[in-house]
Amino acid sequence: MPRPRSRKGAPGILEVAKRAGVSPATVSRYFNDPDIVKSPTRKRIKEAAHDLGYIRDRMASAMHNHFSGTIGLVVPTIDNAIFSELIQAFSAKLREYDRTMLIATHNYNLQDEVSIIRSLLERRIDAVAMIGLDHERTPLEMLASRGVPVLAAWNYRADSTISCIGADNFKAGWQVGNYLVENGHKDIALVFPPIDNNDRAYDRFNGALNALKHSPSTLPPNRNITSLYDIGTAKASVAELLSKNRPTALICGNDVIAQGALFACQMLGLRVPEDISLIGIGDFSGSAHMEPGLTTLRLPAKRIGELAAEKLCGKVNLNADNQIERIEIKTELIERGSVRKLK
Amino acid sequence: MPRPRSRKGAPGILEVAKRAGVSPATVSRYFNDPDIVKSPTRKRIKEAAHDLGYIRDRMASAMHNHFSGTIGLVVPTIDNAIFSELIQAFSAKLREYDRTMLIATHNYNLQDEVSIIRSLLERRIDAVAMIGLDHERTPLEMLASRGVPVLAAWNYRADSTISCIGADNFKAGWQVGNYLVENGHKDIALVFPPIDNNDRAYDRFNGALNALKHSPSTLPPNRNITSLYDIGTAKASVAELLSKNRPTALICGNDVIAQGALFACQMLGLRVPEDISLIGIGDFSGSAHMEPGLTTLRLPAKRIGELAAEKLCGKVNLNADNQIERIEIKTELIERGSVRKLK
DNA sequence: AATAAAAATGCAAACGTTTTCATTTTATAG
DNA sequence: CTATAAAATGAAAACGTTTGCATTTTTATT
Repeated sequence: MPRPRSRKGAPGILEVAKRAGVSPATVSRYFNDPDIVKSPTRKRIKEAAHDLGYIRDRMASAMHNHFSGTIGLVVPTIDNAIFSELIQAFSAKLREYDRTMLIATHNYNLQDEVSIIRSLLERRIDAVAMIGLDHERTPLEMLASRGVPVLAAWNYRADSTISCIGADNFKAGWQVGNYLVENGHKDIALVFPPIDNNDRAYDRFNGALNALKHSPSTLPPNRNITSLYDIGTAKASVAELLSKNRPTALICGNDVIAQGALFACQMLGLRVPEDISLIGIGDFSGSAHMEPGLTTLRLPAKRIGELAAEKLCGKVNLNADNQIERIEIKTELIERGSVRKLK
Repeated sequence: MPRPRSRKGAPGILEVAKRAGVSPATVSRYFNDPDIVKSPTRKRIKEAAHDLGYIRDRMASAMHNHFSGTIGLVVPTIDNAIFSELIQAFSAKLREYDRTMLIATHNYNLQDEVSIIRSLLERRIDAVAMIGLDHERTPLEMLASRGVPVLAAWNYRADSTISCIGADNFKAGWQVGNYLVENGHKDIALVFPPIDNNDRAYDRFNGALNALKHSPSTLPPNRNITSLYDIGTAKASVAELLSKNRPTALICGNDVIAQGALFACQMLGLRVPEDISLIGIGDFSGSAHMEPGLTTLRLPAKRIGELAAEKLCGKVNLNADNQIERIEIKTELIERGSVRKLK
């Protein structure tokens, strides 16, 4: 196994220094804080670096100051409208701060988080954002012991044990449930993903139940449908339910499920909202433009992503102030055409 | 500006060595190639590392062998079903190789690529995959001069100047166009995004034109519709076209556009495929489950992402063999319910 | 059992920066 | 114009690993 040395003598700080006729120290200073080097020197270094095509080595510099300029993001999955808007916003905001994003997914497999966090830590991330509030103890401890700031994005809880920024998902569930109740719906089914490994879904589910004045035990099994966050399975589960018997409305765990539900209705020849009402959570791209437009609860994913990035970039330089910060992002119920007003 | 030292004496290789009663060199060897250290020693090191909660510092090690274990991915945008499947697959496969993904987006702004590539290079990525074949010269040169393998994913061209893996988008466009022609359609409109900064769309567009025996000049303006890759604008553009006059079929630049088109039809009360036929490209998640199911050309995004990751992980260890490798991924026309057979 | 060859380990010099401390240059004041 | 303070620069020691070379231990061979 011959060890290849790929870097064909790419110029380093020393070459730049030599060409500019200054010491390496000065070149380093120029890149980290240009103002402390005199204007003419600055210019010479700038030219030398440009001529040589110099690119700094953040890894070498990270050895000293322990900042890599890289921020981690851990999401259940990228391949899902749910998070892609957040990821995009997070990434774009990071770039404004001259940081880059190291991203990893665990497919709703929380145990994977320890190997993921280890892997990110090996790359010396400056901070990390994770989706949701439920996490294993180990990865959290690994991060804490190294003083790496953590932020839970997406879900908000007033009693969270780590900093968080997101919407109150219990409230969110309650809001959509209540909206249906207020509009006169009495026979309502819930279509949710498995809620054990998913604090967001768990909170929403319980919020909705609360608005319907139900408890898990009083909810009839045929009003409690399970579906993955996936249009196909949602369509299938909902079609199965509706072909048997029909509630007046469906609360969908998120918009993906709601979209699947809408297609199920179309497939069965049911009119929305005349024959059945549908409400989602999330307001993903596309929901607005379906026919009928999907009534849903807007979770400002972009805002959450941007704010998370900003917070994290800020925290990195703060001295490990272990204060927990919680930011609740407001949701907004968007009335479109998929819910019928019964009164 | 007080400089914080976040790393509260996290244990290094030296601490592990001391605790295991061996030299640092041996510990290093243990982590890089466990087999060359004797079994009992191996065990002692393993325990010591575990007890101390040691996490290797890839940055320090990257200073020697110049491999960071990080692979770059440059995409136009994450927030789009188009690429999220590819990104997900790429990322998952990378994790199998114990690599992580540094991802950056440029929003179809090719000029941004130079600052993106610089940023990735500063983090010493081992290799990089970029969407599409069109790129500025500068970033390509920066990569080449540092011997960083590049791979263009998504689009395939037999004459590409860099390695590529993807579908032949000209063929793809031709296939959907030809399918419509073979089914007796004569009055066909094209709905595509701007094709100047987007080689995939450019190729598809020209392929479709070719199948229709049209040239850009013989295609009537009202059969050449522009729309972004966005359900809302697609719906609007298509609705505008259809409210005036009606071709028998629409070729959509990708499935997102096709989805928007379907909603436009539903909004206008047009039946698909009875009143108008729709065909997409991509087969994104969801397309299969719409009503009617979208007839489209399947581009195996997952396969492309996985293969790209594998190729790149492989290449990293290869000596800069500057051979261009091109892999064409086969597409597949999926007949669902959105195209009417006129003959 | 002695020797040669192979395997395992240790020592110390890298890797490309940053940073402390010391030194030189420049600006400010008397 | 000197004395002093401030600003700019340089020299060299870090940072946490890896690796070539030297040394010790083990294994295989006779």
